[in-house]
Amino acid sequence: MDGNGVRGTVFDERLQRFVALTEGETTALAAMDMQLRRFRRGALIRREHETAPHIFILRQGWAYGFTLLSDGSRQILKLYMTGDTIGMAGAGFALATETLVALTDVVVAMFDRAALRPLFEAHPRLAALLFVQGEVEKGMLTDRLASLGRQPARSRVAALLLDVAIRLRTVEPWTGATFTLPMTQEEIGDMIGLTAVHVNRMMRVLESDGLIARTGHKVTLLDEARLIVIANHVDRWARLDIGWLPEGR
Amino acid sequence: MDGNGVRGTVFDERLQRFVALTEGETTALAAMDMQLRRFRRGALIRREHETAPHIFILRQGWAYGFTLLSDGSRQILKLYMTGDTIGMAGAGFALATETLVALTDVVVAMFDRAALRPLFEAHPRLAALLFVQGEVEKGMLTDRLASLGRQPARSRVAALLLDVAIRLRTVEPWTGATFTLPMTQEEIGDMIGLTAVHVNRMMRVLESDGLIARTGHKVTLLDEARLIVIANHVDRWARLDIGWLPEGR
DNA sequence: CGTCCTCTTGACGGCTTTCAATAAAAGTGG
DNA sequence: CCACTTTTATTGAAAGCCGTCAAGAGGACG
Repeated sequence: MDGNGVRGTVFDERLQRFVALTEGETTALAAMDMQLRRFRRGALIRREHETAPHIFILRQGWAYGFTLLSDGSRQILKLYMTGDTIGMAGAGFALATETLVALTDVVVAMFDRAALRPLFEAHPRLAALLFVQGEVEKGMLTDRLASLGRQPARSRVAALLLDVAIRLRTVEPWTGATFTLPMTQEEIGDMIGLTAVHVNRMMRVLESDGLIARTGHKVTLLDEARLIVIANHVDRWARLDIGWLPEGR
Repeated sequence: MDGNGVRGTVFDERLQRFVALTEGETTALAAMDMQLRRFRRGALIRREHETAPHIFILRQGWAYGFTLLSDGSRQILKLYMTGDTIGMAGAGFALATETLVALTDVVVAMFDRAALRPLFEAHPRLAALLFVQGEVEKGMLTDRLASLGRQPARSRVAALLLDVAIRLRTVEPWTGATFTLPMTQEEIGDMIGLTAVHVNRMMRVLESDGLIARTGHKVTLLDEARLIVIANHVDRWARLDIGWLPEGR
């Protein structure tokens, strides 16, 4: 599935567009003890509050992480797609901060968080890349915060669809306006703070507004420019600037 | 204002409870070129989308960062208190991701993001601490996401009050149940996705429920245990575990 | 001492949820 | 591949939470 040997290893490959890894870095990444594991669609990968010594790289498929609230409702915290790093919170916490579920059949590579140590010690630029990756994720979280806090339901649905499409394009560059969204409307609702019923209504509104089309779980963005306005979308990746990084070793 | 020479320098001092910095680390931090700057209450510290080469340490006072949406509404992304790091997103982005405003009179220390480079190169454990700090902040953001997505207004207000009280205690350990919240109800609303009017109503509900008391901007948490339940609060700091860190140099 | 900002309260309206029922799709066992 | 079961999507009606609008009171600030 790749050409450069490290794609989807530890770093979002989008970051690798900005730096060419050295042989030393590539070797260090390749040397990490990765354990491959498969999960079926719907399978529970890890439960919240379990001990969480492992960090995952999603090699294939989709997954999501959620947290349960005391009233039984749940909030999906992040949607993971091929190449994403999962559970880096384990670098700071001993217990899992979210429950992980496979959205499609999935292949993950796991490594113990202790493997981060030699990386930080010998490869400052890789450490910095991990750090930057974290900052970008914080940016995406604050975008969602603004969406949940200040946007109406239709905008939130639009934002989710756009986000998925755009992220998908970095994984599968041939993705155009049409893609498959392997989530139920209930899961979409749990992601953007709505009920399944209202997600359904908003999708049909977007549809009748001529903004999207749907067939099963296939979605087509008919007017991406207008969706971007409605969703108040910002493309964080277009604004990356990591000129300060250390030299690669 | 401090005793150990590095407090409030680059790292959330809460992290420093878990590691004793070496002399080399302390020296490296002290050697950073920090520029002190003062702002008056209400002053604009930095505007969103401006070039943002600097990272700040809030040395004194409170501030917040917000983003404006296209409809003119705003979302406060984070509330900063003494000791907090501000604008670490600059490590990944050239342009500021939020507008910064001083909530009280404020003293900040600024340094260029380029100063991170020698830190990462020579002090892997400091790099790792920065990384962990970022992960903890991601955790706090996901907590707020769950709050905005899945909790009613009263719970969100309770969550904000609790969060402030608990964070304040790490800065001013003598803080008990009573503290001063230097925000208007409109700012509170912009933080938790409500209108000022509804914030007001919810505060009075909490008050008449015997959960809090208020006098001006002084708030007293009368029943913290019950507030924790209502807010679905988790104390992230109690669950820290950073046993994997590299040795200090 | 006047002006502006913030807090407070009531009435009303709208967006979203809840409840309920049916259709459509997906999964299961034979 | 079919019959059956379960999940998911869809739609309508009603209720509720929160927003909007408006007005007055209380404070902060110059």
